[in-house]
Amino acid sequence: MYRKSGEMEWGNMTTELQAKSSESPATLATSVYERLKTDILETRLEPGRKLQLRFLTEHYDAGQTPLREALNRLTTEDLVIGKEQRGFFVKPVSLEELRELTKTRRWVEGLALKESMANATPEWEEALLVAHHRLERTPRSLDPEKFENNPEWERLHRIFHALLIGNCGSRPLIGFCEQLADRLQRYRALSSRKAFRVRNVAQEHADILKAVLQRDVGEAVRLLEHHYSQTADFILEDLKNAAALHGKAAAL
Amino acid sequence: MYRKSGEMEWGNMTTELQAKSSESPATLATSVYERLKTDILETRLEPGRKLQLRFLTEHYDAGQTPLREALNRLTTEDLVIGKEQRGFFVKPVSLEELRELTKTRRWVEGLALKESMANATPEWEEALLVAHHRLERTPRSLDPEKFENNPEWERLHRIFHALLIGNCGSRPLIGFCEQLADRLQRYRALSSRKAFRVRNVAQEHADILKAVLQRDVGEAVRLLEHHYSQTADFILEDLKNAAALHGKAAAL
DNA sequence: GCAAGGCAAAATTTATAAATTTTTTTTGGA
DNA sequence: TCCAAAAAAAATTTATAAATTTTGCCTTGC
Repeated sequence: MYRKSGEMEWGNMTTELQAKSSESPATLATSVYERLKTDILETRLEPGRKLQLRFLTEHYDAGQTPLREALNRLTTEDLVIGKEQRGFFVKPVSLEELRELTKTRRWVEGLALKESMANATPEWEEALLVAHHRLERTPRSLDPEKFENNPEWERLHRIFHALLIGNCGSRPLIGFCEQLADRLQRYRALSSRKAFRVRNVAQEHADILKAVLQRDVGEAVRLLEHHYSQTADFILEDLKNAAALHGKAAAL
Repeated sequence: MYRKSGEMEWGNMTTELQAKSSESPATLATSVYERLKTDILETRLEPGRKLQLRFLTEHYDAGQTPLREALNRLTTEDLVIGKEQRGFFVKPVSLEELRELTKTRRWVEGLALKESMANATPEWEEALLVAHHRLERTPRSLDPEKFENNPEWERLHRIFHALLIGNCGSRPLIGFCEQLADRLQRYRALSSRKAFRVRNVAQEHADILKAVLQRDVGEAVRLLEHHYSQTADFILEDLKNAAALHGKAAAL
């Protein structure tokens, strides 16, 4: 992995994630990599779109070399598809991939949560409690009337989930879970019914926390897996509708 | 992921792996990537070594851009460490990482094997049988007297293990397992007692196959996990000895 | 006299610009 | 309408330039 100059060691999750966003990267390639990645994850660069260097150099204000490096990194993460001699494309989405990613996430995060709980320490449990508290008191939508995505909620949501599995004792596994989270984030962004109003996500989080603090491994894992299934089901429903409305059935 | 022009779809594993090696890649960057990767995995480029562009351009006969792209891909796979503004290094090894990778591989491949068996089909079981047969009749060492690594055995060994988990129905999970296998291969290459003469690896493979064909999930998973533990224990022992002999204790 | 700090030169990494190769599109003819 | 050749566009690679880090030497202070 790339290491920026002053990056800190494995420690306080909150601090680490906060630092990442504020810290200005040392090289253009890394800066472009991060901007490209968020643009892809938030589907400002829509799935399947061709990423022409000409367009990218203008839009990201960088030369070909740093862009090429960024694209090559994203290629290994399967967010960008590089076809030899014919350029780069944003990885297309598909119902099939959504199902596969969700299934995998359930398996792997279930495993990771089980191990996290096996290694439970007071510090970890307290960090989880705090993360949940912060998430709980942050509004899901910026506008109480109609849904408007709140980036702060998204950030805290991710931290909470990362913390759940972050005590499992395997950095490779944590990295894999992060990658799955990235790849799934695109589908959430795509879903128009982003608020999930009919569903009480907050309650699900609270239930998971409760089971973890009660050291009930079976229940915690069951709830977490159910949480991901629910999310995927709502998105699946949404995407199918969207596809039907816009006649994009073939694309999915 | 990168896709070469005529790459085939998910299908016959043996054919796929064979094709990969024979097919000439379309771009220099990909060619360099593959050569660099094997040189790192077989520790011809030793852990911790600085990868200077000057050296690399001469040794791999390519310009800076394709090399830089290759290094950036390897960086995402955690086989190369890129320090901003100060170059690239082969990822160092450590007993700690070996333990972490092994632990993770046991968890994840155990999971994947369970799912593979849940999806068992006659075709899959027959492919497994054939892969094991081929592995069994290939000598571990090219020289019957003293150990000399047989690349064909290595290839067939990898195919057998890949096939075990290859029916799990999750391409992301399979990819993650491949990455773990890559990162562990370096440790096996480093171990001087490569032959594992005191241990009957062939018998372990046969036992795993038997349990799989008998549809005994618990036993198969147990044997596979044990197999990886054994391997790691031998390598750990070896590396500790090597470290003690050469006074490299600090490096590990 | 020796160590610490700082300045300047050298080496190295990073980025831009230009050249080359490959693919795609267009055009003209059968 | 289909095929082939030429032109255009785009991707890949090399070459050149800029920025950063490292190294060595010199000065300064103890």
